[in-house]
Amino acid sequence: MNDAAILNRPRALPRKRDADATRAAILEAAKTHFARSGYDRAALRDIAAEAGVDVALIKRYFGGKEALFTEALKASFHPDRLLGWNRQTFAREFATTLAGDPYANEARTHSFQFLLRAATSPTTAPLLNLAIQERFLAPIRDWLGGNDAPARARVLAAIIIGLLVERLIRGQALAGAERKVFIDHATAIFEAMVPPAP
Amino acid sequence: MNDAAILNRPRALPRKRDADATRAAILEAAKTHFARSGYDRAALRDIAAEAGVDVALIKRYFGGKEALFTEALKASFHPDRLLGWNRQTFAREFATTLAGDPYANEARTHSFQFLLRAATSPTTAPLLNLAIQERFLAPIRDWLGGNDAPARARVLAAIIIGLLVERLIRGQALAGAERKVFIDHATAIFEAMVPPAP
DNA sequence: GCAATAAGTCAATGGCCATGGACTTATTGC
DNA sequence: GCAATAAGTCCATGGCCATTGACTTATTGC
Repeated sequence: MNDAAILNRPRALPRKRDADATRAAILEAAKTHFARSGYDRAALRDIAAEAGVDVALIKRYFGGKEALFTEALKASFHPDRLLGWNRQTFAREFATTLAGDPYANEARTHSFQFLLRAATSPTTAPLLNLAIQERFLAPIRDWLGGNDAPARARVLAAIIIGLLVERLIRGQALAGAERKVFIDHATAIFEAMVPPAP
Repeated sequence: MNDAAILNRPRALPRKRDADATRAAILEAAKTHFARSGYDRAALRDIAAEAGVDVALIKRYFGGKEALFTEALKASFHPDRLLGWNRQTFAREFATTLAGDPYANEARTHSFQFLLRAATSPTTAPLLNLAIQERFLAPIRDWLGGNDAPARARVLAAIIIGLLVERLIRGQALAGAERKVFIDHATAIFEAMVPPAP
């Protein structure tokens, strides 16, 4: 599907035997695939192929598909990332990313997409609704700070989710004037939700 | 899975032969299943079983899984609801609704879940893209009016979707101060997106 | 009542995929 | 260098599912 990603993969010869490295490679490929395709449509074969290893190694290192998913989920969601947002530049940067291609591999939105897919997959949803509250809403709340942070975090989180979904539905980057207006509006809303001073 | 639904189904004996009725029964079952399980995990066998018919009839009446999905999507998406919005009161009214109980209106929640699942499945996203453009984005765009309506409609639609998702994840009505702040912020955002004069 | 047609059934097919175990090859300790 | 062990490969199996076409049964027009 994504040929470039596969071709660009650093596959130097038969590869040194290194358990940790291959495990990490599998995990990385899994993160990408699960985020892009969701649990059901992500095939272990493809994940293994992209990692440059045999499928059987997934079983060896992770046990099975579900276990791999769980692990990838944990690995792909670092609350730290949320905390790193720069109050000054965050609004426009994020708005610009959201106007772009949903399948561009941008680390920050990637993990959100992962969560979003997981949250709306019936297999994993029940577990995840709680996880979202804890790992998504809570960090945003802390990051925002202030008295009415809980409610503001809800609204901000909702807006982020909504824009992610819109981008997913859209399927491609915006362009021209539409892109500009979109970014301006989204930026304005983010700025309104995030007070500049901590 | 949902035994009650299957048992309660009005399956009166071998059933009279009635093309329209069975077609409708299949469509109804499809709506339920796609909403509950998403495109990938919904099995035509199960849908047929719940409708009390043979799987082959799905092919006869709809052509295939994707066509059935598209049809079910159209059937569970009524755009009329959008057009009645009052420019003056819309913002606060809608914000208040969004602060409330997601399950207050069973039918709407159900059809929204359908849409959401469709949006986040890579298979159906392209199909949904078209439907959304025509039935959701276009009406909002017309309703908004103005030069930059297309882009503004995107942002507004995204925010609405996001707030609906948030409500779904939240699972219950907000209360007290949190409710108040939530409504105020959401209202402000809506008002900023919707110019008061036509 | 009888053919014609539409409605509904059945069983087979083939694709896709996760899983699992038997097998081979490299590395590492000695 | 040589065994022992870990890393990696190959292939078979079985489950699940959409799709299909040939078959059977009810209805309807005459």
